[in-house]
Amino acid sequence: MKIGAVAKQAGISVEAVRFYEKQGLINTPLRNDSGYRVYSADITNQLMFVTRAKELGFSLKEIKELLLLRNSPNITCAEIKHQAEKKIADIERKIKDLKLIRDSLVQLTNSCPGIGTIKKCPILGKIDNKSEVI
Amino acid sequence: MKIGAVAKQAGISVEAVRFYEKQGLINTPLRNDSGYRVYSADITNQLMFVTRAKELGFSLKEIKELLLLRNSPNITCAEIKHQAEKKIADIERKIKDLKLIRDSLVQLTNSCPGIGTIKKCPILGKIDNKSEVI
DNA sequence: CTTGACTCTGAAGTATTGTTCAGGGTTTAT
DNA sequence: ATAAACCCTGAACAATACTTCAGAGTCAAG
Repeated sequence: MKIGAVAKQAGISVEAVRFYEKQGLINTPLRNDSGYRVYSADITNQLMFVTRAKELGFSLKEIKELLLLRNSPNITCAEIKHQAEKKIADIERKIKDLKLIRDSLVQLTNSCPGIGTIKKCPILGKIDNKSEVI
Repeated sequence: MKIGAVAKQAGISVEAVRFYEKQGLINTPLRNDSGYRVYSADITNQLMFVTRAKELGFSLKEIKELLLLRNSPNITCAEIKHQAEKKIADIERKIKDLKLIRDSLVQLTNSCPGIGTIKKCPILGKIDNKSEVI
C-alpha cells in the first residue's frame, strides 16, 4: 500500500501520515525503488491507535508516551492505567472549569432582557465590573 | 502610571499589556518625553474587561468583537446577548464532548485490573481495537 | 555618579497539529 | 506519448496567546 491508500483508509490526510511518521508515532515504512513509502497492513492498526487515542483526548506527545510504554517489556499494566487515570482527572477538571464559565454566562444572559440600547446592556456592564458573577 | 505598575495591578505581564495594545484590545496610551507609555486610571478597567472576558472563555478575537460592538452606538443589547448565547452553546458542546471522552476512559480503566504484564493490558488492547467503547 | 531596575522596539521563538507550497520525479490510463 | 494523478522533500505558513531576545535608552536610589 502506498501513502494515499493508507491515508484514505485511515480517514486522514497524506500529510498527516507523513507528519505522524516524523513525530515517531508510526513505524517508518520501507521504500520502493522510486523512494515511495510502502506500507504493510499493520500501518492501519498503528494509525487507528493514534486516531483513537486522539479521540480519547490524548495529545500526540502523550500518545508517543503510550507507545513507548507499550514497547517497554518490563512495564506493567498499572502504569498504563495510571496514565489513563491522570487523563481522566485532567478532563474532569476541564469540565468543571467549563461549567463554571457556562454558569456565569447563563447568569449574564438571564440578566439581559435582549432589548434596549447597548448603554444599559447588563452583560457588558457585568464584564466591566468583574462583579460577583463567578 | 507606567506599564510596570499597570501590569502588576492587572496581574499580567508587561509584555501582555503591550501585546493587548498591539491587538487593539486596549486604548493606545499617551507617551511621556522618554517615549514611555503613560496610562490613565481607566486602563485598569480596560484590562479587567479583557481578563474577565478571557475567564468567560472568549478568545482575544471575540473580545475585540465585543469591544467593537460596544462602541457601535446603533447596536442593541440583543446582539451582545446573542454573542453570549452562542458562546454558551459552544461551551456546552465542549462539555458534552469531554464527558463522552471521560466516560470512555473510565470504562477503560475499570476494565483494567492494574496488575499484570503489559501484554494483556485491556486499555491498550481496546485503544488498538477501536471497539465499542465510545 | 554609578548601578540596578525599568522602559523601548521589532523580530523571533514557543507549543500544537497539521496544511500549503515550490519544485521535481513516477505511474497509470488513454 | 502525454496528461492526470500520485509521490517525494524541506520550508514556510496557520492560529492562539503570548514570551524571549537583542540592543539601547531612562530613571531612582545610595
